[in-house]
Amino acid sequence: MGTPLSRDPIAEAQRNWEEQGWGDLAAPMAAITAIMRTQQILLARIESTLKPFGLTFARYELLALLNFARKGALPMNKASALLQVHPTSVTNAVDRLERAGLVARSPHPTDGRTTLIELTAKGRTAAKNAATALNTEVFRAPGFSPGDVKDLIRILGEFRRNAGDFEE
Amino acid sequence: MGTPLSRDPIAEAQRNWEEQGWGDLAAPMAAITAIMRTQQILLARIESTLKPFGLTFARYELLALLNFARKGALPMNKASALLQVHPTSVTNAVDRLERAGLVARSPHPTDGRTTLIELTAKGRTAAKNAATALNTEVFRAPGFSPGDVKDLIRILGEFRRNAGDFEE
DNA sequence: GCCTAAACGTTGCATGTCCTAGTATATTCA
DNA sequence: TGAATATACTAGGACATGCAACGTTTAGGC
Repeated sequence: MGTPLSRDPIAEAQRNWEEQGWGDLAAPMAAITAIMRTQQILLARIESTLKPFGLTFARYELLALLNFARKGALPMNKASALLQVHPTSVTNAVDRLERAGLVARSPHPTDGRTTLIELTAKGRTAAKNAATALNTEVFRAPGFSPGDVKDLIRILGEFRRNAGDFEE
Repeated sequence: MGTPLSRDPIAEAQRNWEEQGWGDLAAPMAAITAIMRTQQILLARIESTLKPFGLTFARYELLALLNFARKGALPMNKASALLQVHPTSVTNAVDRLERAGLVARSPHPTDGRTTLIELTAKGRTAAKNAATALNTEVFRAPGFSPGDVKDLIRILGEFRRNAGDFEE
């Protein structure tokens, strides 16, 4: 997206914020901005790894979720809850995965409102291959030291719990 | 988007990964997934704070950048580089901000290729008001302890530098 | 049993992001 | 000087996300 900047734009913004008189809020602002940017970088790496498989991150996440489900099938609303995305996003992903022959929709046996999503054989293979690619190309050299990984899991885990993602 | 889950879905995925035989990659996977989810939560908070101002995060970022620029004006490509987004994203944001009367395009005095984006008086007011709202509603209680904020800034700063965002 | 309220999935709309291609202008170099 | 190359911005398309509204189906209160 461009050549490296000579200085960290987020650190610069933090200094600006402090000069503006928002001293104690400059650090949280910088941390949050850094999270946004880091997500952007990681997403780009993931998408580029998945591209050869004809998958996007959203679709891969759904495949991976189904792959771990005991029966390889889940109701739409369950997938929405576990992936923490809007139901319309799941509808969108399932539409495309179904068109690619990786998942199939089927009616729920007892509840007429819900739709089950099921992995096809082709979908299961794609899920495994994509997972292997992500492991070797992204997670093996994540750009964080093992100690930092541990810190991130703790810090972000607490954040997500406080934000109401889960209880424990 | 739903009620809290009984268990942390990311911790669960990490356990699944370990059972699958990807032991040492499970932690980086969990950390990266947690960053994705944290970004999603923070973005939702920010968007909801900016909504009353008729702004999105992308447009706010551009306003804030212009507000800190010495002359309140920047070339498009400079904005693209500093915000680390694709040039077409800047075009999109400027289109909408211009329609709302918050910024104005003007030709570069010497280089006929480049377009300058300039903050209008209305735009400067909007930038200040939106910044105040973000400070009080998001950054004042970010959901991270001061110590964790410090760790995040360091960890993510190193990551971004290694990823080629900036040199130093 | 019936009728209202709630849940589920889908569609339409708005937004943002990136990619590819195209047009216009600058710069480089033979 | 003139052609080839590089740069800046824009147009159109693919994709993901969320909100609001809708039709269908189920559940609860009377």
